[in-house]
Amino acid sequence: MTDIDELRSIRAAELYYEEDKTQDEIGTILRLTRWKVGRLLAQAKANGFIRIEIVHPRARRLGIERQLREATGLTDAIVVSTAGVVDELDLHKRTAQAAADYLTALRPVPRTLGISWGRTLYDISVQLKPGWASGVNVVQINGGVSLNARPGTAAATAVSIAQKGAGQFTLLPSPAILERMETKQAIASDRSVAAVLEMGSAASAYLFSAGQADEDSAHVDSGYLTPEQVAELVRKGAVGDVVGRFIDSAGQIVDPALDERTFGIQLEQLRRAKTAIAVIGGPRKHAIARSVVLSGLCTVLITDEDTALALLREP
Amino acid sequence: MTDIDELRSIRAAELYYEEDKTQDEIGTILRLTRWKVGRLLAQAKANGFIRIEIVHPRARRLGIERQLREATGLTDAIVVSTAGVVDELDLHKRTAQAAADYLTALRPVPRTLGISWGRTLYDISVQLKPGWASGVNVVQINGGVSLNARPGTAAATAVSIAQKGAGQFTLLPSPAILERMETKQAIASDRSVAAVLEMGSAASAYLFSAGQADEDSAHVDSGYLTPEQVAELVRKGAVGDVVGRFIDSAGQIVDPALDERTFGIQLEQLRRAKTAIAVIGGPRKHAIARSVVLSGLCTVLITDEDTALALLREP
DNA sequence: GTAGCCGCTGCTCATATGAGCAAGATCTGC
DNA sequence: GCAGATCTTGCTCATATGAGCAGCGGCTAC
Repeated sequence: MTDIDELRSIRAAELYYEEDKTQDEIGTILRLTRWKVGRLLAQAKANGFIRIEIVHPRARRLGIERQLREATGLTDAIVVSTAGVVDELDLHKRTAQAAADYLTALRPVPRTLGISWGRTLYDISVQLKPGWASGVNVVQINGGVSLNARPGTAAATAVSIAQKGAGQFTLLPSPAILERMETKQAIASDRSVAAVLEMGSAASAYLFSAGQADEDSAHVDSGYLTPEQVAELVRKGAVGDVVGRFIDSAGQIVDPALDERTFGIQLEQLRRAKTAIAVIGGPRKHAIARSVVLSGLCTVLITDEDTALALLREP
Repeated sequence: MTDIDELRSIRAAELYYEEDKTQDEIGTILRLTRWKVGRLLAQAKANGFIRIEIVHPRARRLGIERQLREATGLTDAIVVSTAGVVDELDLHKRTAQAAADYLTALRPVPRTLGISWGRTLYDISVQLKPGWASGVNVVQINGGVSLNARPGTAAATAVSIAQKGAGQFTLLPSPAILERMETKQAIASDRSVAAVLEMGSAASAYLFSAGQADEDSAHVDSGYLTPEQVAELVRKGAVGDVVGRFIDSAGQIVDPALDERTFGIQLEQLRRAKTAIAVIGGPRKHAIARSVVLSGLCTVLITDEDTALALLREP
């Protein structure tokens, strides 16, 4: 496009988008035919001079969603817009809202829903509307008896999701990580506990988040790991954890011994699942989000625009 | 609008603006009639959920220009968009470009153009294209023999504008501020100098900028005033200077004694002018821009979006 | 209960817009 | 300088969209 036409296309765009003039009127003003004006506007769009943003907490980025699906083979991708986000709390709320919306619209409605726990899952449970389902069995898929912070949020999350969905809940009565492998085996061999794990393994859908591997990890807050232990995991390549299990950028368990002491379903269960919804958002979770998606841990990713774009930058 | 319609309007907007679907197609997807979709889109617009920005260095904000004209009675207002501005240099370049464009398109073409000097005027002289006018007499309207920094830019500005406009230039051979009033009167009484001032007073159009009153003032850089003297002017109410003369927020001379020693045309000449184009942009110049506009020093203001909005906030 | 009112819906019709095409303008290589 | 190629222009025609209006449904005030 010539320089003069570029300038004209900007003048035309101003009149069209800002002043709500018709292309014909613009033609009169700029002394051009209305067809020329139409072409200038098309060029302005094609050159990316026209930026249209939907500014709303529930706005999504459908184009990025499509790109994500195509680049990764995900069944579905939900990408919430970051336009107008004020802080990270706002971003988390938007992502949780999107997850709640997705879950509500999910067909077929899952009979049994396996869930992890954490801030993200808790947020989702808050955003869900009563009546989002009619009779859904919610089952925890990883240990979640919190040691330090906010005792009971793991349980509260499951309870809330189940109650709002007019269904039952089944808790996994175990810590996330046991100190000794013998203890873990003892718990696992308990019939009632084994039954819960079995139910979790047979869930018709999974909803889980993931944590980044750093000193702010939920495992540190909950007292399962020390910051030093996390640092050691990072040294071994950990980018974050999924249902309590720390993985590297290829989705491999980084510390098999630790993993043996971690209580919950196996990652392979998620990889085999027909519906595994990962909700992972926020600037610190770009690496773990990539690992989860690329190693096939989820069939559906719900995330924010920035994380999605980071993922697309190198697929 | 109900909550459910608000959400629908966002979904519709995504499909319309991001996915380029027709309202009819969106109707099929969302199970609505195409008329309902049209109404939802109209509501999304009305609620301000749709933000359209023209991202281009030469983009203007016509809506703000109109508001400025209506609020202030200016003959003309040019407001450059700040969308996509990377730094203040970029902003200055955009403003200067807009001024050059305005000058080039100005009708009737001024026979004699009175100009001030400074970074802004220099930038404009650079942006002007050779042949912007055919035979324009450029005359300096305030003293500008720089003492310290970049000697000769004042002269270079006038020369460049005149040469690119295929015309003549007339310099005002005097410092901006004289140390003693006697010196000023002596210079003023010189026939050739008086002739220049007279030509300046009779110019058919004026193009000038304004400086903010702070330690970064061009008067400090040029060595005419010390930072302490400027601080004293600020204490007296100065918000900036126009053609070298410091004024308060009401457009009044703040220090008559200093003003007596300042060389150039009187502010009243600008206020009486039929075409007085002020080019004032940048975050530090909000106060002086307001004073210039409200005290009638210009008939045309060329500025940036942020400055214009600050001006509109309290008219 | 019901008459009157208000707002939403689905329509008709006029207008605005984009696709496609033929003719003219401009460029390129020899 | 000119033949062919390519790009641009102004058009026709099909489609998308917005304005305006009649009818329906739900709500309020007696």
